[in-house]
Amino acid sequence: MGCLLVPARSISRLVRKIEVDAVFRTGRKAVTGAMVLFLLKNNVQPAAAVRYAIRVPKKYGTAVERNRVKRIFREAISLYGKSWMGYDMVVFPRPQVKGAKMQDIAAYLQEAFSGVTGRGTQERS
RNA sequence: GGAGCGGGACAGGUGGCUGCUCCCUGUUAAUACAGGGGGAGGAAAGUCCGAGCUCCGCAGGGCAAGGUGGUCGCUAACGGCGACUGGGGGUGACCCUAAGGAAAGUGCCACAGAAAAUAGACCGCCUGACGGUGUUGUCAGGUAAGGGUGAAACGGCGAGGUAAGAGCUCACCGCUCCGGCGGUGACGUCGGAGGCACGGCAAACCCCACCUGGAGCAAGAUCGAAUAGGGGGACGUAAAGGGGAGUAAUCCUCUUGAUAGAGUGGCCCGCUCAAUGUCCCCGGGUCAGAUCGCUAGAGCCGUAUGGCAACAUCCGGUCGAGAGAAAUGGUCGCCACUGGAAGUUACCGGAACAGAACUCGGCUUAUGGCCCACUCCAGCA
RNA sequence: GCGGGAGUAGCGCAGUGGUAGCGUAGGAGCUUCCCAAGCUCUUGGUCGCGGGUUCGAAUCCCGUCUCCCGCU
Repeated sequence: MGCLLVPARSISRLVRKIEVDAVFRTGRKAVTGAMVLFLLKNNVQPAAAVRYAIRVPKKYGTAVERNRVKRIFREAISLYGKSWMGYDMVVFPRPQVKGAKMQDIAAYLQEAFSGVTGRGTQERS
């Protein structure tokens, strides 16, 4: 990277375990009925990028249900993710969101996101 | 109509808009973009078996360990499948069956009961002797028919026979042995003889027959960057010994003693290794590096032939996912199915089990409605 | 992907073919001025579930479910 003419994708996955753990340790946390959300300001190039990871524990349900919830969250982030650029996020869906539609999930995400950013800027250590 | 039994195919369809991944074509230095095409299952699941493939290795002979167990076939193979036999269950369609050996040996059979396996005799029955004279007691002997216990009692039932009884004798049944016939065979059937001997458990140890080298695609192969191309120690030709059974592992016993090179992933024989060896300790073991393996295969569909069938063969057609923290989606309509519901419309819902990870053959489990054949019961004609 | 283990009373465990037990917890009583401790009595079980072998299964065999652990 480093070539300014080539914009990286504005929405990408958080893949590396170190980066996910960094969001865990130092990010801010929001708990709603639908999910647990961790947020951390990133400093990747370009500045307006969002990176995300979705973690679904095995206790959530069968492989079909886990795949399903990941797809719906991924779709919601790719459609509405431009409104929370500049953050790394890690999402834990909770079992209450089984059967929800994509629009509901997007609304839940927006609610959780504003719950974090509206509450001040103190970082956890 | 109800209940049941066996089998088969399927796994909602279709159209906008918009994503993901792989392949092909075109433009392009590359990134990228455009067009076209493919994109979960009958169980993808559990990982219970069997194979292919790969590496380690050499697998040769045995011991041990594990598995399988009616017969004949099918299959690459199997603990799978088909047909048949024996046994069991069901009124029936049909279903279940680890179904070799108990006279090779060892072990177990609680409680109850006299006795639980070289038979034996509690209550009884019968005969004789003695005491007593009504009813019986003791001793000696003969019995195993009857009683009672138990899951199971040393053939069953009936008749003859007898003091009472008894395969003691006879008929039938069972059992064992012999022979004939049918069948490739398991086995069936017929005849004769014996005169009852041989209780059950082998999903108890075991015996017999057959099978099994180990690990697994995170196998393994190639390439790159970075780092290191290391340090220390042990082993040094092979080693416990004697006696008995055995080729040996192994078992029994005595003594010394604290060790015996490594591999053959339990052990022995055998085999391989002479330092560029083997083992141990410290250090290192990172970039979730890239590519291949990676999907055309014991493949699928159709016809014909052989076979009761499983299946096999000929011919023709066909290509149907290949990701990498892991794609195969999201959303909005319409039409079918179905519930609220009792009639149409409108409205609100529901729509099973479940997600590929090297690939096949099975088994098992989960699960939705549909179709076909058959059985039993009830009603009507 | 591969391998191992467990499931028995509310809890922790024993029981390897023959009436399912121990500790603790619960209940009642004794003791004490009262409590604790102690003593006596007592309640409580589909032995995870479904089949099979056996006269008889928590135990043996097969299938299945849940939980835990290890290797790479």
